[in-house]
Amino acid sequence: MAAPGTARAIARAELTEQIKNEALRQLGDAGAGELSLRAISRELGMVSSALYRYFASRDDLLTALIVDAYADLAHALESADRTAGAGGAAGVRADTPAAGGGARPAAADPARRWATAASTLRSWALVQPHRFSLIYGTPVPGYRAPQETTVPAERVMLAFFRPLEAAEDRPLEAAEVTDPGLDAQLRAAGSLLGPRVPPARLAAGVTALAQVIGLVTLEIGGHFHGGFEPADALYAHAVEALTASLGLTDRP
Amino acid sequence: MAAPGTARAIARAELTEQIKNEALRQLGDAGAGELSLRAISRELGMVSSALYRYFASRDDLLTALIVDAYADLAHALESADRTAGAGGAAGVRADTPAAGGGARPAAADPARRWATAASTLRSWALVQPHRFSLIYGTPVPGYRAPQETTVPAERVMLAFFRPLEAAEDRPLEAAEVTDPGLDAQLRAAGSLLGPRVPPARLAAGVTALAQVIGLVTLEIGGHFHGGFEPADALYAHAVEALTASLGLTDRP
DNA sequence: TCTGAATTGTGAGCACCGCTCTTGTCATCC
DNA sequence: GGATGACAAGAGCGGTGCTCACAATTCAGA
Repeated sequence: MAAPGTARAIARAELTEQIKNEALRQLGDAGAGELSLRAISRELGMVSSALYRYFASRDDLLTALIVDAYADLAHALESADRTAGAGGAAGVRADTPAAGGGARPAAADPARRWATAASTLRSWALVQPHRFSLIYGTPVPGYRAPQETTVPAERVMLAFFRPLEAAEDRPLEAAEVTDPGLDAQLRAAGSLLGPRVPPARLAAGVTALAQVIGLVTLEIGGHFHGGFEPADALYAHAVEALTASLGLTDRP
Repeated sequence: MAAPGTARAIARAELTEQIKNEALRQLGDAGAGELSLRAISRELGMVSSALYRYFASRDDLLTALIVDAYADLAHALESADRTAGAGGAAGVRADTPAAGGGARPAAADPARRWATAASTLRSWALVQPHRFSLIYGTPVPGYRAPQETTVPAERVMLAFFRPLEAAEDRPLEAAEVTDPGLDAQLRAAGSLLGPRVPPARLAAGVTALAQVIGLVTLEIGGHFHGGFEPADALYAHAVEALTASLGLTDRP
């Protein structure tokens, strides 16, 4: 790798981006199974073997697209949360997402923040379903997600758990966690997702996120076809129920 | 097509089944993208072109596998429900799933039936994740599910909504459906899924099913890796919460 | 500034893929 | 017992991912 700034490095970064863009374009047309390196190179006016200077294999390219998709989704969720936070209850700006303690009543409504995350996820997925499928779709049997994907994947998770931290004091009607194994798993996961969130709310957060992903999966997969299409109302109804079950709403 | 019963027809049915079995085997090894007609024919000791006498194309074979997967899952759910129904509260047999009216207190516990469906779905999916992915995984962009798939798909849905019918009289704490559009969608869907189930419980049923599918999707996709694996306890916790939110438990 | 090394592009080639078409063989039905 | 249709076989087309030897280019250190 040449030092960044040289003409060669710039050209490399540029071409790498072009390759990924063209790959993304083809992915939207035909699905991950049809992604063709030869077609990409053809479109970019280069010989197919040259592409291997940038990505060692087709799987490598796909992995890069997965990492990008995670990062892009995480970015969308984070910036949406920042906007929702700014428009919150008392108009307090929340430019630093990981702000320190206190000032609870001044922070944006946690229910609103969570609902924003949920609707941002759906919007993002509906605009580019192939990228959503890349992340949450059919896994390749032998495929183990490389380390590079876990970090942006956590960013996505966090966007749904940060609002839970802001609701410490609200009562939660969710069932207590009785299974000691699950309790241990939740406490371990909680150290990453939200140390101050009790296990019961953490569990509710995981299942709520699963429901959101399930709904989007079903919608994108066409399983609502002829029944709940468009699914806007169903989704809104579900999100409302979820924020309530998470104990984020102000209603007691 | 020869008349059924002739040696030729029998041989044809036999070979068709062998092809699908071998395809399923390869699918488990490598994923839908790697399914190779040539490899199947090679394994079956025939020339590749001969395979086209049985399936017009690769997509045709995949569609057949999807239909089979739906049917198999539906069958698993239905027979599990029959077993759960037999072992229910008062030991009343429920050989005819679509039994007529009354005898409500004698029927099996609706919560138990729904939980059975949920755990059957997960077990089925974990044993053969490639078939689950075939149904609920990444959709092919241009692909429109053919008519043949809709009927078995409905059977799967029904397995999760029949228990709701058995809970008519139980109170439901789920939020009322306020959106008129959603209400219309629910009433239309209800004519198929359960005419006597009120819209609010129907909506809860759809989102509950989405959560179950989302959880299994995440588990199969390895998204719980390092956090909630094994996910048995998390799943059990979620199912318990869902049966409660569906108003199926006896507790008020 | 010049030169050796690293990087990138080229084109041929291998093994595989889905799918089509022609040819010859066989079971089935009138 | 033929005519007919289903069937297997094989060659072949255009496509794929990927490798390799080679030429061109760019960079970095003496």
